[in-house]
This record gives sequence, structure tokens and C-alpha cells, in this order.
Amino acid sequence: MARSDQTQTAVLGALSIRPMTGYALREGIRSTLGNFWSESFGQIYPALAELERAAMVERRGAKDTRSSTFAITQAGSARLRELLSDPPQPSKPRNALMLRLFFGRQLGVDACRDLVLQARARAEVQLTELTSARAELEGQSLGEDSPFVLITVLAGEHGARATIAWADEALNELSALEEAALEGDGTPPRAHIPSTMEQS
Amino acid sequence: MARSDQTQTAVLGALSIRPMTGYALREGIRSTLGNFWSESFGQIYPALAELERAAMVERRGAKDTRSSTFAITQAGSARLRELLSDPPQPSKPRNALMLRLFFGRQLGVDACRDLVLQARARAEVQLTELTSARAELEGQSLGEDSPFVLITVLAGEHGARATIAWADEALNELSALEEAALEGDGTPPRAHIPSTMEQS
DNA sequence: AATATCATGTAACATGTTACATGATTGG
DNA sequence: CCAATCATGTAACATGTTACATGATATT
Repeated sequence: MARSDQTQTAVLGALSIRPMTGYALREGIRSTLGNFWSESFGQIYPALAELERAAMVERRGAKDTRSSTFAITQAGSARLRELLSDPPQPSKPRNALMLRLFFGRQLGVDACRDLVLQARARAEVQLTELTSARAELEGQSLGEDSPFVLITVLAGEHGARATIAWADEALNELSALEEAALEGDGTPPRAHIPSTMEQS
Repeated sequence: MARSDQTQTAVLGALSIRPMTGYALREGIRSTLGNFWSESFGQIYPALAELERAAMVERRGAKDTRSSTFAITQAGSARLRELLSDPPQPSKPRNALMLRLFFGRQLGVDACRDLVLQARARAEVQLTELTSARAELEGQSLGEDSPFVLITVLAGEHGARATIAWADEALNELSALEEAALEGDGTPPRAHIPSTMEQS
């Protein structure tokens, strides 16, 4: 039936900001919610079709100039508020980076360092993007939605800064690990405590 | 074919630490990797079956005392290193909390505050759990895997602290928003610009 | 005219969860 | 003995991505 409540929520939510084509919906979600949400065409169009059948969205400007946009209806707004109200089910986490680091002993210290450095670089980029996004927000773009959008942008910034700080700490750990390995001769790297570790 | 490389990675990785039953595998993943990974029985058992067929894991102690455990083979270790080596594909983000806050205007300020407070509380709990997990790590439990596990624990701690800091900021924003609404009479809180959002 | 982008959709596949069935072992 | 937990598995379903097909509109 309901091809995912989650997708419906995102679609109705986006349309609550302004009417859009399905295509623009995907673009908007990617560019604006990209840091914490994603939808593919394969979900958006079926979702729109279903919502239209349920009279929660309707097409506007049918064969007018360009193509028709989808607009949220009253029933749709009600449904959206309903969907937003039920508790956010925390999605099962699947962090491929952490999985690799967790089994870092198999992967090797150097590869781990690369991964951490890449993550750090991504976080830096994200941070500058978000900071400029916040600047834009001071402008106009989203009207009354702005304060709420700001809150999500702030979350992204905090997250990015946390990633950067973590990365630096992780790099230290990895270096310490390597040094310990060198000192310890051929013996495998011991944990991070200097302590008294005579080899063999 | 391969019922998810990701699941295979997690299963082989866990077995690289020590041999386990499928049941223990699931428990171990939930308790140890829980903060950034999850697998269900419906994935683990088929994955184990397939890995056994490919001779990457084997059963140990068949009808001995308790039940048989699965152990990683040489081929399995090689495969694991292979899997860990290819780049972590960043999973498409789906943060239900942020989605709700983003559309917070529809949800209402009070409900948003509740959500933020809940998130903050979860982060607090997580932080204390991770801190004690780190203390345990100073002990022995995971041997040579410890330093790598530590890195992932640190990531969790940084993340949790970031969530807490963000939550406090977000709560301030929400309060400010409410005050602005009160001052502004019955009119809904204005962002900054009147804007022209005529539809219909 | 040719190319790029906008736009809508679908089918095949990949992935993942839930609920159920089944039985062994263990502790009270 | 009975209940709880350990243990293995499967089938039905839910969800989600990718690749493709199709055509309109806009740009050069």
C-alpha cells in the first residue's frame, strides 16, 4: 500500500514549501535536504501517483506552458502533520566507514589513516557548504520555514566539526599505534598505552 | 548472488575477532557495533550459508558439546581484507529527526522542542555508555583489535557531544521563535522577508 | 539540426525486516 | 517438568536503487 510513509512525508513536506514538479522535487531534496535525506525517482513518482489518488496532492497548470506542478491539498497538509507527529523511527545505522575502522587490524594502519583523512576532508567541505548555506538563510529563500531549516543546518555544522575533531584524535591514535609497532620490533602493535611493553 | 557485500563484511569481520555461532554473531553486532551497524537474523544466516558454500567460513566442533561455531578460514580472511579495502560507499542518509525539524513549521514549535529534548537525552545516555565502554577497552577484551575499536568509540563520543551542544542551540532558537511569535501578536512568526508565495 | 536538460514513468533487481516454525539446552 | 534462552532457518513482505524507455523543451 503506502509505499513508505517516510517518502510520503518528505514529498508532502517539500510540497508544503512550494508546488513543484516531480523532477524539481528530487532536485530540491538532493540539494536542500541532501545532508540528511535522499529519495530516488523510483520512489518519488509512485509516491506522487499514490498521493494524487488519495487527493493529497493535485496537479496545477495542467497543459499550460511548461509542465504541471504538484501542489499539496488540504487533506495533504493534514496528512503531513499526522506523519510528522508520529515518532521518528531511528533508522538502523550502517556506517561503512566505522565498520572498516572497527576491523582496522585486518585493513592495516595506513589504509585506516587514508579513510580517516578522507572523512576529515569531506567534513571540511561540508562545513564550508553549510556555513554558506546558513548565510543564505539569513536572506529570504524559505520564508517562515527558515528558522527550522536553520536548526537542521546547525546540526550539520556541529556534526561536521565533531567529525573533524574526531579525525584528528583518530590520526593521533593511529600514529601512536605505528610507533608502538616499530618499537615493538616485529611484534604486532600493542594498544595505545605506552606502559611497559617489552617485546617477546 | 552475494547477499550484500556489506553483510558479508560485517560477518567475516566479527568472525575475525573470534569464532561464534550465528546467534552470538547477531548479539555481538548489536551490542558492540550497535552504534553504527546492525544486522538481522534474516541476513546473517543466509550470509553464513553462502560463506560456508564458498569455504570462507567453516563450522567448528560439529556435534560436540554445545552447538557448532562458525570460524573464518584463510580464504575468508583474504576476502575480508578485500572487502574492507574497497571504498566505503556512504549510505544514503535518512535522518527522520531532521526531516521532522526541517518541516517544523508544520509540526509546531512545541513538538519540535520535544523531539530535540528526546534527542538530547538519547545522546546523554549514549555518551555515558560509550565512556564506560572506553574504560572497559583499557582492560583487555578485544586484544589487538582494541586500538581500532577505540577509534570508533571516540567517534561515537564526539558525535554524542555534538548532538548535545546542537540540541542546546536548537532549543534556544525555538524559544526565540516562540517569543517572536508572542510579540508579533497572533500572526505567525515571520522570518525576515514578506516574500511572494502566491499559489492558486 | 544537435545536444543538453527537464520531466515522467516502469521493470528488474537488490536489500532488509518481521513473523513464524522448529528444536536443543539450561536453570529453577 | 517448565520456562527462558540459545540456535537455526525461511517465507512474506517492505523498501529502495538502477537502468532503461520515452518524449518535451530549451540552448547553441
